[in-house]
Amino acid sequence: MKRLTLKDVAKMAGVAPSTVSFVLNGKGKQMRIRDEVASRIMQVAEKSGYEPHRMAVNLRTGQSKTLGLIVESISGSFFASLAKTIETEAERRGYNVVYCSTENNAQKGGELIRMLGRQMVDGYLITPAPGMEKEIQHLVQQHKPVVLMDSYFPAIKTPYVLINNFDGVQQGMKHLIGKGLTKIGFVMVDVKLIQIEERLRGYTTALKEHKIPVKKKHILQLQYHRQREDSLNELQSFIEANPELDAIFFSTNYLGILGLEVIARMGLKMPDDIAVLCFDDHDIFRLYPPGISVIEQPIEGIAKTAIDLLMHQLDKNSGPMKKTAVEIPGKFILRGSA
Amino acid sequence: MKRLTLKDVAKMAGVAPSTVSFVLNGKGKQMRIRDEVASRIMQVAEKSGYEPHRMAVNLRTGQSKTLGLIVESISGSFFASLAKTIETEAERRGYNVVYCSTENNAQKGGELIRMLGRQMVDGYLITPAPGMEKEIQHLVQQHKPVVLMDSYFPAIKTPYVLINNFDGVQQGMKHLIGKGLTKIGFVMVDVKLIQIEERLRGYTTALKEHKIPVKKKHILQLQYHRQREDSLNELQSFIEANPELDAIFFSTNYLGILGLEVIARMGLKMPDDIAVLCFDDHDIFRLYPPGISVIEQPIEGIAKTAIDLLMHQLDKNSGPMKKTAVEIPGKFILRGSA
DNA sequence: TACCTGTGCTAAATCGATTTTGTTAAAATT
DNA sequence: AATTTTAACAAAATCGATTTAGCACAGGTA
Repeated sequence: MKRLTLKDVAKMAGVAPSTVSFVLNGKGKQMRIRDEVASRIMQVAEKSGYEPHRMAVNLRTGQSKTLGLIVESISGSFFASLAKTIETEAERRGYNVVYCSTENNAQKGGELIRMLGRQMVDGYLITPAPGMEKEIQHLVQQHKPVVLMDSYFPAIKTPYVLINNFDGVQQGMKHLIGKGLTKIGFVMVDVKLIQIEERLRGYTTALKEHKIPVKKKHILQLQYHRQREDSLNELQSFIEANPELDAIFFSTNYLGILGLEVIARMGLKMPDDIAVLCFDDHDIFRLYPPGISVIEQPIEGIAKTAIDLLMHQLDKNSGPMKKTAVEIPGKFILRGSA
Repeated sequence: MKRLTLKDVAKMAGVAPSTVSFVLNGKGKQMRIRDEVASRIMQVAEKSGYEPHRMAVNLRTGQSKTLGLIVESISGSFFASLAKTIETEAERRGYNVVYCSTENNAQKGGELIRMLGRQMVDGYLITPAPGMEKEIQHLVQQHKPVVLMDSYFPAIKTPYVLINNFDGVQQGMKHLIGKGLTKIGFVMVDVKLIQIEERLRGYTTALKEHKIPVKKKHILQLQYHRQREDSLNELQSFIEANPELDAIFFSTNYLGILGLEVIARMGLKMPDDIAVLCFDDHDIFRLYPPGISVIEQPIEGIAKTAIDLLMHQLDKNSGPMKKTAVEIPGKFILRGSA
């Protein structure tokens, strides 16, 4: 029971292999194959269940019809939703996706990109981590199609799509301030990523706009790579050192989860002892009493836009980009914690 | 800046392409290539950074060096851990992995398998869902390498690996009974899957062994496809209808999470009002106060064993399987809820 | 009549590897 | 000295498609 090849189909239809190829690839008209012959070929191909050999096509055309998706962590709901949407969108367009996670391993990013290169992906979808800038730059210089998601490097000229971080934080801050809360803490990580900076800018701007003084000691910058326990302790010290705080804004869901643990440990009650707001939703936040209010990322929108941008690059005959930088607004979800 | 081909390397080394191929594939000795020439070729290949063209290799050898991993849901921590381990293990062996999720779509399973077939994966790792039996049977009959994980179909003769469900539940039940709890409820879904039945058997057996009567009304079978809200209500009715219950055993983490929500809604306190135990861990269970005790799946062990079993099938020259059915014990993790 | 121009397809080159078969010179054997 | 073996590699076939170039024939034109 061997594989059915194009040659077999040709023999069955009584024509040359090239003719079959033309017809099956929709170039029948262009190659002046008679409709009669064309439809015969189609029928034969259909009922014999012929499927072209992927590898052969790839080898000949030089296109693998595969996209590489590189994310920080393959766990995590952000990736899950992202992957789901991207996979279905890609499939709709005849592409499939290979996933890779850097797993917060700074120098693993580069390896991954090279590995994908070896596997000849046609394009890259990347959520950039701090250590990957050089490798990404390299790809872009080689004119490989690349779209960044969730963050970007100002120095790299390639399309990106992400949530409007500034606006998202603003939405949340306005809610807090609207409830009369003014002593608002902000917890962030110390990595130099544009989205983190934007979130901080959202925080300070919102305060300033409402004439609330920005106090440095209300901003906690946790180190990125730390023992979980160390981070918890630092967070607890921060809250204890600022007993006047009536709300805390966590700038990532990872931080928010740490926050929940500390708040539980300290026996504080949300939202009365302290209101909590978090950037980026998480399964836990829906469930954890009294429900954690969040800024939800428009993941589906990000994924769809990213694929669009990537496909645009893959289409050689499509004009230049109109928009190369897309920001999609996030959605404020009110739950019990703020 | 074109791709470096084997021919280029050959030219640079002053030999024929075939010679290069032999050397790079470790067949130099066998083909009696002089060490001198071989090492020259190696050097050239090394410093020119030559990488063989995957598709060309695949076409020629007929092996895609790709495994297909089919899971129920690409979200979910089970998949996340599974995928991570499988990917690294596969990579270690020179394989890469494409993922697919059936997303609880009964008839999507078949399509997926066909889709992977088209892409010519060398082998399949599958967590079987109810609707996929026929397609899997088909694969096995075609002598495609297949390993099932997490569950299996008794009728299909292909290796599988999963947690020892019976024993896992027993561990949990013994703990509950050891604490003097005897009115223990059991919540399950009504799908006919072997692992669910095994868990139920663990429950009833544990009760019988301790001379505790098994009451039908203490067992709730939720319908698989239901609106989330409906399931919540049914669960709540179940608890209200059995106020004597002092513990509930949830047979999957999805059910456990629903349980948490209902218990919170009803204002019950764990573990005093009701003790809770769940099969299969989840991020939330670590965090959710007071911590939910669980039977943890040995996911890493499952993944590693599965890959081993699959690789064994892929090795044509390896003897027949010794063990084709593997059960790995789960681990009881005590937290605050029971 | 000799010369184009389309039509409708087929033959052959190509992609980049692997693998089988050939080739040549030196060494070994008869 | 003639023949066989062996070492050491080169040449060519192959995997299964796509694509370019080519070929035969009918009809139209100079």
